[in-house]
Amino acid sequence: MTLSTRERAKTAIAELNERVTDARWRTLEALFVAERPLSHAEIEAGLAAGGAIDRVTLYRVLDWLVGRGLAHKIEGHDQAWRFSAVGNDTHGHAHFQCTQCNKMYCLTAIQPTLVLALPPRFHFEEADISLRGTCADCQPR
Amino acid sequence: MTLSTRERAKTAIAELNERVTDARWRTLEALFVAERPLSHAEIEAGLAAGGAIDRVTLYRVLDWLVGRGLAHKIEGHDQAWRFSAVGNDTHGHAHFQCTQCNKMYCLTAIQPTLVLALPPRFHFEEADISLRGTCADCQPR
DNA sequence: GTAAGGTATGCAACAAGGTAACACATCGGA
DNA sequence: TCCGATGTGTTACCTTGTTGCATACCTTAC
Ligand SMILES: [Mn+2]
Ligand SMILES: [Mn+2]
Ligand SMILES: [Zn+2]
Ligand SMILES: [Zn+2]
Repeated sequence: MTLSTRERAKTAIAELNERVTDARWRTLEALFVAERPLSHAEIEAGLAAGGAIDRVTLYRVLDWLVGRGLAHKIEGHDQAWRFSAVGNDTHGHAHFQCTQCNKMYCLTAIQPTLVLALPPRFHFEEADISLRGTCADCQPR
Repeated sequence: MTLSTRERAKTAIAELNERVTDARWRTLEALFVAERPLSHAEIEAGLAAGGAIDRVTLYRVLDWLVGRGLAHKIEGHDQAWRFSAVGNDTHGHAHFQCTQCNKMYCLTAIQPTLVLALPPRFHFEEADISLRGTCADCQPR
């Protein structure tokens, strides 16, 4: 049988032997349900219906989820971070952000490989590939 | 004979038949002199010696330079834009930002080529490749 | 069950980057 | 020299994100 997103969220947290608080599972569920990486503001808006989570708590929960490996944190072109559930969004792909509506999308079709040279004594940690343009929703006609 | 960075800045603006104001040529000169993309704050600090330019004016001038094709605007991992003179920084390369000191560097050695597929009705405009790690200045020992 | 400690939350205040509104200055052409 | 367009300075504001601190909540030990 298949678990609800709610149960998936709760068990994902419980499996880490961490406290399954409302703020945590509700936030994680929001990311499971989302079909694209969401900003703090988008998540807050989405959660508002079932009772708002405090702004600061949400920032803290999001960072906690990232720290626990349950979520990814991706840069947006509008200077706001996006978050996605790790289940939905396995690392290694590029992201696309619409310059009209600012929505972000994962480009999972192709896994790009980068060939780059760093100057001496530079140490690599992470790389991001991000594209901009207009999304399907924002095309004229 | 070779022009001073000051003259280069002034003529670059004049060649566009635009007004060569102090704020403009001083800002552009600051970018010419810089050996890496600078944040608004870094530019402001650099200009302070020769008489401060108003914060808002500097934001406007930077966007103006970008709009005129004289500067590039690059995202930082610290939610602040970086600016570089187009003369110094021809497009098409990746950028590296140090997670310790937040300085940004251009990786001009290799010109990466991306192979990516967009979903239907998405329109591509621009792509960025950005790396993170620690720079030579920030290595232990 | 209760006490005690750690952990999570809420609230207020703050900081930084960036923008909007509007008045004033400056320029360049008629 | 006048006028309209463009550029600048000041203030006030917005958004994103953080810090400090008091309170609430669990969990475990007794
Ligand atoms: Mn993704
Ligand atoms: Mn560059
Ligand atoms: Zn769009
Ligand atoms: Zn560094």
